[in-house]
Amino acid sequence: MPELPEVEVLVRHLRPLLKGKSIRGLTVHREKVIRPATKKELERTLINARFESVERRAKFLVFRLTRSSAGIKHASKSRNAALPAGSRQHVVLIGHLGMTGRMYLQPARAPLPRHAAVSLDLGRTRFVYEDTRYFGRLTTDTSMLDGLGPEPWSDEFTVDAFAKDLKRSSQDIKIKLLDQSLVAGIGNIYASEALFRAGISPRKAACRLTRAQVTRLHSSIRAVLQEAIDCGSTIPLDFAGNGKRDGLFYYGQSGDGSEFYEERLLVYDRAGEPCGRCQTIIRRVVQAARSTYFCPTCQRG
DNA sequence: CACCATGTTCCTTG
DNA sequence: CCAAGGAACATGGT
Repeated sequence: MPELPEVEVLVRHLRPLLKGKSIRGLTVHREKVIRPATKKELERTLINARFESVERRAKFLVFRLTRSSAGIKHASKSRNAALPAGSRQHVVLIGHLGMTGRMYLQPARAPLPRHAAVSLDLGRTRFVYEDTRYFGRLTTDTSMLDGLGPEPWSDEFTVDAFAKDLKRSSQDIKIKLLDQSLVAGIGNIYASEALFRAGISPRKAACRLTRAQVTRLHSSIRAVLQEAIDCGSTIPLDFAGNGKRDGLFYYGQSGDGSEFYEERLLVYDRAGEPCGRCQTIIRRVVQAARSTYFCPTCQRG
């Protein structure tokens, strides 16, 4: 379940569950998801580390942990009292869900999912990162955060900066929205949704948007992402189960998400259906090898 | 069998 | 050095 809103909702879900818990052991079921780190490295830095916070950066999950920096001197039974207060070293763990990743807690003795990639032993519970396609990551390497553009709501994401970046590219605007160095967090679903909301054709060259269009797009991005977060915060979600999904959120079996599906995404995956605003049939086109959905009437220019 | 899928990175080519 | 296009990654659903 990727894209910024899903990650944000997941982070809010995991935060209270993980805070204060310590990692007793870990199993790497798929080495590729921890690269360029190694098993040994993860074991060395994560075992006995305790979760302090869980944050989001773009589509990444940022787990901050600390571990007692017990020196060689405090060998055996020396408890915390023997260590200088606050002498804990900080550890950062970065997660990314790729296309099909999920993260959740399950009872320690429950069976692992078929595509478990990494699991952390937290004592009574187990933290599981599973990923059918293994495109995601869970590693101590933080280099993936390099080069990310501003968060959509940060002060650095201004209409001016955005307009300036768009001016430098002749690529279609839809494609530029997926460029994480312009503004971080938009994915294929919300790129279409934001453009529909702004009334801009996904095939318009980025450098040819008018100032008014850039302004509208700027606020549409924020609105679309915020509404998705709000929606995910409202619906009862099924992080670990096999509920229905609407392209990102998993609905529980009993909890009916069907009604949300009706309203949630206005154009994405709706080719052939009438536009909710003008009844024109929604179209699907391919850009940079990815599907784009839009209303040819509501989105011109 | 064919095509599609929420993402990122790497490798060309200009 | 940069922009842009395309393949690659890996598995499953329809």
